[in-house]
Amino acid sequence: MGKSANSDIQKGCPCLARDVLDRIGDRWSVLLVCILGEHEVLRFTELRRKVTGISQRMLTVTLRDLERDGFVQRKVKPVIPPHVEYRLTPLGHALLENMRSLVNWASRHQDAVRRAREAYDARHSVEEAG
Amino acid sequence: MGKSANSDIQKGCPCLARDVLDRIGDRWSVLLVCILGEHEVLRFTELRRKVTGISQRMLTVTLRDLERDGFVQRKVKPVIPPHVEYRLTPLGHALLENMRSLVNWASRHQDAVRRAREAYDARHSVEEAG
DNA sequence: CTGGATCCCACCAGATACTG
DNA sequence: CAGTATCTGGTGGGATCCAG
Repeated sequence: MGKSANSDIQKGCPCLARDVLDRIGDRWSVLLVCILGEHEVLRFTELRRKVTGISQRMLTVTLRDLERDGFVQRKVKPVIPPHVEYRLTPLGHALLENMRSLVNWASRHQDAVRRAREAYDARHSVEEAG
Repeated sequence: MGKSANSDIQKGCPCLARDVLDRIGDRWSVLLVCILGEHEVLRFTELRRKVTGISQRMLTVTLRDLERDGFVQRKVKPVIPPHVEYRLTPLGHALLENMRSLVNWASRHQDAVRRAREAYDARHSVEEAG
């Protein structure tokens, strides 16, 4: 199941724990965890409305992945019409905390990155024109 | 240039700074930053040897992205044969520090994730068989 | 030695249609 | 309401060949 070719690649870092890092690199996972962190409990359609732009499929898939990894708890109430609740697990909250500090750091530095890019692009459009 | 549809998506988190998060989600970027963090300065072929499994193309591309974002400095010595040095910038070192703490956290919790997955898979192979 | 340029495939996100 | 099933276009990334 999946791509588990991470065992021999980690020569540089002690352990990369791709399982977890992939979630953090995934746009929808980050969004969902953030939003679930703000609301304690949400239903499928509520999530769909809050995460602007996500497709129904990606919501399902991402939610399932997060559940599988133990970050999100999915509770089904067997009624008609169906009623399903999603909330963060304790592990999910821990992830959120860590994500937050990272996201904060990232946004504090995104200006530097933006400037670096402009400089780079400028440099390279010069050599292109020259 | 590129995909900049991140402006309206950040309703949940104050700011997602995808520019930076994408690097952390990218396997090769993480590896390169880690390795460059250990060696101060490395040449193209040295990097290629150290990052087991990377293709020549991905090394070039990833290096270029890291340079463009201001995390890596590329210094060319105009000699024959070409001699190119790569090293982390101060911003790159900052990224490394932050990445490290995240990677450490991730690896401390990857067992929990692994167990969650096994539990999930067990649950779902049951319903499948039942 | 350090890449640039191409070809090409495998995989994934997005849209659509259908179901309990 | 909360999904599943299916099709498809775009793209990330490996392999390969070429060049300064």
